[in-house]
Amino acid sequence: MIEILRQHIVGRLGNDLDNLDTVLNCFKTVTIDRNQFLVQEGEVCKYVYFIVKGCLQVFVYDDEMNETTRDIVIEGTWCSELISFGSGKPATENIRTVEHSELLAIDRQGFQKMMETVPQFNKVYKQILETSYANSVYRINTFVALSALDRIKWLMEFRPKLMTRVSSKLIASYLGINKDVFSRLKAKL
Amino acid sequence: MIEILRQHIVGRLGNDLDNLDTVLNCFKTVTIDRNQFLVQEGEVCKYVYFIVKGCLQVFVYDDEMNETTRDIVIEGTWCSELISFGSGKPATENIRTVEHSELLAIDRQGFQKMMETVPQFNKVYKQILETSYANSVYRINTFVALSALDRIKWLMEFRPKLMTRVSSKLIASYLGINKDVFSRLKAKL
DNA sequence: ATAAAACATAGACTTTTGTCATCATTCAAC
DNA sequence: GTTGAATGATGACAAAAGTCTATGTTTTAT
Repeated sequence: MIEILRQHIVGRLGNDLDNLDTVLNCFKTVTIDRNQFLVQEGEVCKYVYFIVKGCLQVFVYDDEMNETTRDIVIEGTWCSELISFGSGKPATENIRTVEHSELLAIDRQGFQKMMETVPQFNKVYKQILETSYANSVYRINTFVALSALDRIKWLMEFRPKLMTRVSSKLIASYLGINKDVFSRLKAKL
Repeated sequence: MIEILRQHIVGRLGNDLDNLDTVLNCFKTVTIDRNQFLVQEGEVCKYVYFIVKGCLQVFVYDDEMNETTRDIVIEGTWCSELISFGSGKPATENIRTVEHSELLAIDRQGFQKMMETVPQFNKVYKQILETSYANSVYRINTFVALSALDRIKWLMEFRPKLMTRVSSKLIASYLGINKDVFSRLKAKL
């Protein structure tokens, strides 16, 4: 399982990393069922997760307990409530498994150690943060002005796997449209 | 003008900063008319701006040249196309003055120097990035599921000054709703 | 294997949002 | 200050999105 992460890191930072194994030992394996919370609003997010296998939903509740999904994340990527993880303040979002998942988790202490051990890792937090920020900006700029139909077309173009992998309900909450509307419009494509 | 920035910095990083004046000298004063572009999509964003006075619009164009505004920023805050500034890659957003504005601009070189000169400034870029990210996350979570009316109520609660300060057209593009709809709904409140 | 729960689709209907045309008003450039 | 352009409000209508109900299907837990 750690091998997947090794490949991910080597693919990004190159093959000439000293102490990579030391770093990889900072991660602990998490095997977890579907529909389990990894982070809950109001609690501090203690880990950054690397998804080896599975799928996570990052979302908030509105006052009627409807879910709005900010992101759906699958294997091969990082996931965390970064602001909470970095600051130690309570999280403002929830993270839950959508499927049975296999994760690698690193806590703050391990993260620190990682940055001290492998110099190149100094940039990892910054990189994750920058990527997350860029994604958010993109999502705002893309979605705010799009119609429901165009949002669905966007999904099919840029995240086609999600269409078949996760429930319509989840996708609808990600796209910010009603699930019935999603079902109707999808049929017309 | 520099005094405003000095107060902003002292208010955040404390009063015991060595070499603060050296740092402040890295900024250059920019006085600029309304409707002038500071950053254009496709060009590299070379500066981070501190807004001493005035108002900036951060936005993108869709394929019909309609504007979608991601942020409206006023005096006392930082503004830049951070991803481009940090990476040197072309900007994906435009930044334009909404009013005649007075800005303090620092380029990458100055930014580097700033970080070397005043140790605490090492965290400034990270702080700006984290704040920007948090704002984006908040905006996604807040807006995606809100109706046009609720978006207007949100604006009146959290950014009331904008309502009287900038044009309805601009606000509507920020809220992601049609300007006529904005006008109608506003009248009903 | 089975029962219960969750999910997906569809139709009828309501509400919200968008579009367009018009007119009065405000604002900015000269 | 005057004038032309941009802005803002409003009514009539069209289109899009949301709600609710019903029904059949798929999943999940046991």
